Amino acid sequence: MLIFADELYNEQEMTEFNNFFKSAFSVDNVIFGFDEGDLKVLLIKRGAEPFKGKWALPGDLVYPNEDLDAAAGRVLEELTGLREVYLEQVKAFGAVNRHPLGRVITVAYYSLIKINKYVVTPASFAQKAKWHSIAEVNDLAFDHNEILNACFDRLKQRVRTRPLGFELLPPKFTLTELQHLYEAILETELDKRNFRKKILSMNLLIDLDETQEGVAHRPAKLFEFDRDRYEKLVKDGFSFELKESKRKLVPTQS
Amino acid sequence: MLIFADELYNEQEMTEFNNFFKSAFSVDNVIFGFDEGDLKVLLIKRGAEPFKGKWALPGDLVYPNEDLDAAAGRVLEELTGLREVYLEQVKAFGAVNRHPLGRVITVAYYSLIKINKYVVTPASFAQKAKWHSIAEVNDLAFDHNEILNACFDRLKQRVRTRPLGFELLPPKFTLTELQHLYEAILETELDKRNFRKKILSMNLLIDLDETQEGVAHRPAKLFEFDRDRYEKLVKDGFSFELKESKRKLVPTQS
DNA sequence: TCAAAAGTGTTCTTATTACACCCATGG
DNA sequence: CCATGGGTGTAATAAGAACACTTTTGA
Repeated sequence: MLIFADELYNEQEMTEFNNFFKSAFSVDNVIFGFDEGDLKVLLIKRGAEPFKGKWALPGDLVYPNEDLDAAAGRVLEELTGLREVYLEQVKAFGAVNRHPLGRVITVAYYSLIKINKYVVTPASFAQKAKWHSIAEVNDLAFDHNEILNACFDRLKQRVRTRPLGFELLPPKFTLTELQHLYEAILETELDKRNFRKKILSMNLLIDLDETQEGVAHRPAKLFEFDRDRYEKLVKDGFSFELKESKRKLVPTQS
Repeated sequence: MLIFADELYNEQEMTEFNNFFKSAFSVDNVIFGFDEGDLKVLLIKRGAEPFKGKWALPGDLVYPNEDLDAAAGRVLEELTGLREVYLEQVKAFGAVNRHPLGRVITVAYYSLIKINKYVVTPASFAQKAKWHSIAEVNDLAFDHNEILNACFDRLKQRVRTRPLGFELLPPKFTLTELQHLYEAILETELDKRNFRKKILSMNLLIDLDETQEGVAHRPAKLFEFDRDRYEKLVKDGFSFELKESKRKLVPTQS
């Protein structure tokens, strides 16, 4: 059963809690998804004080016999039903006053899921969990904005040097979908021809010889990410690299 | 007074300790220095069980009213007397059994210091703290090898996109010293001419019109890092970038 | 005069950028 | 037949890699 990490700390429970903890640690999970050309985050509406009614990152206290990574995986699984998804720790947040009711250090993770696989959440959460476009997230509970930003920054960085994007797409995708994904994550626009040239030159996509159906325009070809080949290439020293097109700004000599 | 984080947990103290903590958190600090062309880490020899006599990273429990970052800064200052040095959090380590005597989650930091500024440690540590060449570090206490590796990896990554190297050098340095620093961190060899061309083209070094003295060869020019200029350039969108010379390995078509 | 490290340019190759038109489909 | 997004190539520029000899000093 998932406990909302920060909800344990309402006033009644706090005194009792103090007998066991001078401090506690939790995990918070930034769950990313991609849909309709938009990067999204799964948030939970808080049902208790503090920050009652505010949106927050899903999280929980870490159980005494649970590894940190396992706790993050559990939070994800209990909320989405998904296992074996990409999950990465970003960093710990430990300001003294980050939690109004006690000393709680939290460790931030992000995960990447295929949003269409995300089955309706169990009844208890059905009304509480909701996808938010990353651009439209505002004032979250606790220091969760800061945590979200740190995770988003990490994702931006990672996606340029590892083929993580594919974790967010369905198994079969078009090149335009892939490009839009990168544009959403990197918050930039990419040149269509240059993007295709570059990504295809890596030989990491399998052309499925299938096309989209039922679209009101020329149907696009479908591709699949070739994970085996990627792993083989990495062993031989290959490095995935997809740069953000950097604005040219020639620094003038002093 | 610095407490060695993990030493608090000897058997006598553990029972009493349990009354207050089900769990505890600590910080561990990988303190990097650069000397004699070698990247070094400052380690402490453990004086108590567990791991008595082994080398370990300096660390401490986080005080109840202390921010995480402040705890890492304190550990550094108590050991070296230095303040206001580069300090960056890397990640949290929270495996259930990482500490043999209890549940302790630790947050890893690294810091970069100018090794010649490192004054002799206070008497209590004088015999315990010692610089180790990074290549010669072996079997450390706890999971400290893993922590060291994570911090070293982070440093490698950072040093390519931010001018952190200068934190490890004295204010005045030669281009060869700078090159050797990069070679030590990136664990690679760099081409002298290409390195100089690249670093000088950034216009971030001030030529001091001074030269080395008393060396048995042609004396090198001394340079200084221009921090103000760097910050100005960053504001205008400049990005420091110094790539590891990547081995060319053309991936053959499937 | 020797040893040791400093300093210096050019050519070749590869990667990145900028850019515009025709194509296939559904409505 | 129109609207919509799919698909394609080339030329110009910039960045990176490879490479060897002369200079200055102290011993």
